[in-house]
Amino acid sequence: MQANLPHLQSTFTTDCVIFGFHEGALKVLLIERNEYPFKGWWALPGFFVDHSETIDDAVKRILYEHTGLRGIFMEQLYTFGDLKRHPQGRIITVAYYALLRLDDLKSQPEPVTDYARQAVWHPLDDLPELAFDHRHIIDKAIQKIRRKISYSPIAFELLPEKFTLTQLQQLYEAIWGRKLDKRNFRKKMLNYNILKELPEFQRGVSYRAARLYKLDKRKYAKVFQNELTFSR
Amino acid sequence: MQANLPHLQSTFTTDCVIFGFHEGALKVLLIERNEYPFKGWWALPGFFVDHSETIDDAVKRILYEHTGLRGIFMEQLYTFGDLKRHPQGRIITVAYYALLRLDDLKSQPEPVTDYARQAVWHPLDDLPELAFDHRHIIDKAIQKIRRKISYSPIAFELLPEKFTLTQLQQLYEAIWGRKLDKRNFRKKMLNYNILKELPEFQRGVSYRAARLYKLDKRKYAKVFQNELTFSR
DNA sequence: ATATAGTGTGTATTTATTACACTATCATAA
DNA sequence: TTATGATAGTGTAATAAATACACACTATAT
Repeated sequence: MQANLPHLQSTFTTDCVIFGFHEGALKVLLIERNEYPFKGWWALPGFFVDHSETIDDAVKRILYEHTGLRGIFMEQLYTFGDLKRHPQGRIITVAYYALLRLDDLKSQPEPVTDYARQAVWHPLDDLPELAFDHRHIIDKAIQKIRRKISYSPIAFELLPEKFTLTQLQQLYEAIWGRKLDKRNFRKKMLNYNILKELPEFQRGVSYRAARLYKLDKRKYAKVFQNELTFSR
Repeated sequence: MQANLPHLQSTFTTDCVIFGFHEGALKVLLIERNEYPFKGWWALPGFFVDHSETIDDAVKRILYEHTGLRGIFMEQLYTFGDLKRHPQGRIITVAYYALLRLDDLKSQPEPVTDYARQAVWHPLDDLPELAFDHRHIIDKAIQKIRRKISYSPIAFELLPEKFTLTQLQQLYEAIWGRKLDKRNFRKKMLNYNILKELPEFQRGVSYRAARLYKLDKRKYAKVFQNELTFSR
């Protein structure tokens, strides 16, 4: 059975849920598979893990192949091992998620690997049908970041280096799927004292210029112990 | 290389950190290995996962072999895949943790498998040197339950069905490694309204009888959304 | 009878969360 | 030039939660 597997280097794979945030919406990078099984289906980028590399390295490789970027924030999510998740037998997958600054990507081309016909950003609330159990994996990834943004500063991984408080709030709103109160959000965020006010402003299309902030990395770590919560 | 592996059914293993709570101390169940590699060393119970079983099933099997119990609370922890974690090559392990009511075990014998010479409860603050990266796995498991007891009622999995508030508090203190204020602890715990006061009391060795409580399972689920925190 | 070990209880203070509405600025269209 | 619309930015009062803190009671053992 294993002899049928393409690129047989291992009996397990890794898949990565790559999140991006653009224009107020959370998005996931999906590939159109160019190999069996599920040829032509949309799927998470992922592949068999080589015997000579760690799982982390395999994920970094996948991220680089699909974004041309290195040093992206990523974290292990869960290992899925259902008997029927893969048509070729019980092949487990170690799933990761990654958070990407979409603006970093603008100038970059989107490299395509030999096993993917194309890679496309899909808004989270409008996903196509997916190969394997990948829909399930994405759901688990969302649950994870929903919790995690309340006790660690991972949200900033999705924003450009300089961002407005409105952008930050929209990101929290997108991930939690509910509106927050602007004044309470700002009060709390600024109270954490991890943001540095910049002397710069950002102007939108037809509205007032907005103050830019950036994360103060010296104070970054402290937040890891706090829980951020917002009721509205 | 694979031909050297005992019980070759797969190229990955699962290991389980089994926690118990007894006499105010957190304990972990360790086995003394009776097979190479690390023969004679202390290690987490774990084994190769069969091609025909899910990872969850493999862990349940391990739990049953070592405790004689079924239906134990368990959850996946993390998948470890360092290149050097296993002397026989890059063999990944999907680690789980389980929470056990030690009093359930009293009448039960402790079954011993063919690959373990003995299984012994070790207090967490006094562990022997361990095989593979098992010390690292245990550390990660502790971090996990430290966080998790503050937003989900998993702590009750470590207590007998009927318990006193003092026992509950001692458990939180053992997991967090710090003392809590008795009055504040009780106030908060009872406010969550998930405990049912029983008409029974428990008497200790030389002290006043203490009120027994049990978890009210109807209200159990609500707590999953709350965060429990205690400063002292 | 006395010492010991553990149970159970209340209040005041501080801090965090929540609810809520208007003005200023800029860009655009009339 | 003026009006309109979209967005930025700001404060306070009410409520809820977290915190700090000490003593009296009971059962048992000596």
